[in-house]
Parts: sequence; C-alpha cells; structure tokens
Amino acid sequence: MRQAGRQPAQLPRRRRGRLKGALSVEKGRQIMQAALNAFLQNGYKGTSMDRVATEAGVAKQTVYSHYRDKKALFSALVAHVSEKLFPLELLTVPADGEPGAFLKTMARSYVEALGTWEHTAFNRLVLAESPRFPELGEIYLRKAVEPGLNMIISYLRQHRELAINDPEAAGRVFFSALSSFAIGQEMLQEKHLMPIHTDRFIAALVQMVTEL
Amino acid sequence: MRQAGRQPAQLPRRRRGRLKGALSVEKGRQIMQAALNAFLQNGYKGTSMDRVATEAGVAKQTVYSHYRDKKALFSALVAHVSEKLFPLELLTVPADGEPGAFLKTMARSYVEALGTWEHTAFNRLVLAESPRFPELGEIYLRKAVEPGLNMIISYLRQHRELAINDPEAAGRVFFSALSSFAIGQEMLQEKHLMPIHTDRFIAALVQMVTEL
DNA sequence: GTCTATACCTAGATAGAC
DNA sequence: GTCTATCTAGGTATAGAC
Repeated sequence: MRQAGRQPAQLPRRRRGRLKGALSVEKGRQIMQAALNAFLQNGYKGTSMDRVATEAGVAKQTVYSHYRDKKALFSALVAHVSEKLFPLELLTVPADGEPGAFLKTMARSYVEALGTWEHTAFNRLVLAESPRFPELGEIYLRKAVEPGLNMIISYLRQHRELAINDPEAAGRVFFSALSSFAIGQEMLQEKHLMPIHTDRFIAALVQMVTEL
Repeated sequence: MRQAGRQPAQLPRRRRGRLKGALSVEKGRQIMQAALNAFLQNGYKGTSMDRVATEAGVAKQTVYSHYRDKKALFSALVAHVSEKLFPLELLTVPADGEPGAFLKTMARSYVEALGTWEHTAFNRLVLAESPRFPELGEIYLRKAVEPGLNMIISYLRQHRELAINDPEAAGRVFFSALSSFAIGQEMLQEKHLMPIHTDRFIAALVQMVTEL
C-alpha cells in the first residue's frame, strides 16, 4: 500500500528517471565552468557565489545544492584544474637525440604551456591563496612541478656525457629558471616592461647546462 | 577686518600649532604599519578598513582622513614598501675577487633577503593583485628586479674570463633561477614538501655560469 | 584631525514552494 | 534539484559633533 505510492515500475509521464533533475549533470558542468572563470579572474575573495550562479545561468541555491559552501566549491575547482591543466605528454623522454636539442624543445614547450592564460591565472591563484589553503601548494607541487622536475633530473642523470656532478640540483636550476621566466613574462608583464625573447633565454640556459 | 579673524600672530592657548592634530604624524605611521600587516597577511580584498583602523588603534574615519579610499591606502603602502624593502647595498660590485666566490655570496644574500616574511608576503601580494593594479607589477620590476639584474649583467659582462657570449641572457637566467628558488621555498613551502639545501642549489647554479 | 554613529550595499548562506 | 525570496553579518564610505 504505502510502497505503491512510489510507483516503482510505472514510469509515468516521461521515460527514464531524472524528470526534473535531467539537467543536473549539465548544470554541474556549467557551475564548474563559471567558477573556473570567476576564480581565475578575480581570485577567491573577489569571487561571489552570486556571480558564479549568474554566470552559470542557475540560481544561487543550485550552486549550494552541488557544493556545501564556497570553500568546497573552491576545493573542487582546484582538484578539477589540477587534473585537467597539466598534461604529462610533453614529459616523455625521447629515446635518443642530441641533449641540447632535446632540452631546448622541452624548455620551449614548457614555457609555452605555462604561458597560456589559464595556467598563468591558476599559478597566480595558487600563489595568492596558498597561505589560506595550505593544500593548494602541495597539490600544485605534486601535480605541476614534481613530474616535470623528476623527468628532467632523470634525463640529466642518464646522459653521463654532460658530466653533471649533481643532476638533482642542476635539474632544479633548470626548472626554476624556466618557471621564473614564464611567470615573470606573463604574470608581471615583463614581456612588455623588460622583454627578452624566449629563444634567447632558453639558448643561454641550455648552454649553461650542456657546456659544463 | 575680515582678516583679523584668522589671528595670525597671536598663538592662543598653546605654543606652536597642531593643537589637536599633535598626534597626526604618529597616527599616520600607525595606520601605515597596520595596513602593512593587514594587506600582507590577508591580501587586498581580504583586508577591511575596519581592521586597519582597529589594529592602528584609531577610528575608521581617521584612516579616511589620511587616505581618500581603500585604493589610495593600498597605493601608498605599495610605494612605501618599495622604498623600504629593497636595500640596494648588497648590489655593490666588489672591485675584484674570484667570480665564483662573489657570485655565491651574492646569490646567498639575495635568497636570504627574499626569504624574509615581509618579502615573501609582498611578492605574493604583487603577483596576486597585479592584474587589478597594473602599476604594481611595474613598480616591482623597476625597484626590485631591474637593479639587481643590471648589476649581475654588468658583472658578467666585465669578467671576460668567464667567456659568456650573451651576458644579458645569462644574467636573466641567473636571476630567474634565484627568484624562483626563493619563491618556491617560501611561498609554496617547498622547504617542507620538496626541500633542497640553499647552498647546494646555489653551487650548481654558479657552476653553470662560471664553467661554461 | 579625530571621534561616534550611521547610511547603503553586497557578501555568504538558508527557507520554503514546486 | 531547482527556483524566488530573505536573513544576517560585514564591507566601504560618509555625516556631524568636538
């Protein structure tokens, strides 16, 4: 009797469940996309839940039905970005080839990847909010920094002909220089204020590493 | 007649002006100090004028009598910090000495200077707010980056025995690596998550520059 | 210049109908 | 789950007395 009220097998009116919730997954994506734009553009404090809801084209309460509060939305976004934004394809080490050429190619694609708007904005967000969200820094290091760093270190270690006596430290120097270059050029607009061509920077860096 | 109302020569009641405004300069310092702590700790949006006033031990309106609005206070703070925080003493080039030793010493003091809490917080603030306050990035580059960069470039250029064919690019690499190291270790807490000893990093970097 | 008090708004988060 | 409407706290900035 009571159970009949649920009409478990009848499927009235529409075929296949999620009658009103049919848009749920889609709205979830809209919310995440809106949050992405908003947080990357305006930072954590500068982003309001109102704005996220409006830009996602949903009511604010819908955002709150997907995420407990603002912090939860932000955490979900960080996890999402960390998954999507750092493709590890370019970290594959080719079987052979001249080290200088490989390092230049690798450096160029790294700088290019870091130079996109999304990467720049995300890096900015991580640096800005890491004291308030300590897990941010760790996620960033583990997902974005460490893989590339380990790759370059193992590469330098394998190529004995480079005669590098501390590959780990050398790898860090290499990686640090590239990061700082990309960050400076994009985040601080050095590209306009004190520009230097990417190829020239990379050439100098690679020369230092290879011609020890 | 009308002018007599101003009592220009009489000095009634107390000697030498600023009767109630006697604390004005002192309060100004308190406000700037409070603003410094607040902005460096919590960022622009995260800092309220209420909090600045409270921590300065003055009324909010007093803050507004010193600065037109929040943006003006922030700008004044940036100018203040840029003046105070970057001592150029350590940028003096010694007459002679072995290049490797000099570069190591210079790198060490640079990293040490960047490693203080105030520098870290200020760097964070600049990176976080530069899209909303474009002048921030420029001030930072002109005051904090360019002097040191120019020093190292001219040093590398003068020491022909290092056989560096592009001193400007090499200087940038040197500086970038140091900045990124300092930023990573402090701002992202790499010192805890993927630590490397400063001396080891610097040794590798200097070796790259000197043993081309 | 400095204070107390307040106007006005936007923020995050919730209530209740559907 | 989704919407409209609303609560409450805290934000920037101002008014007016002293």
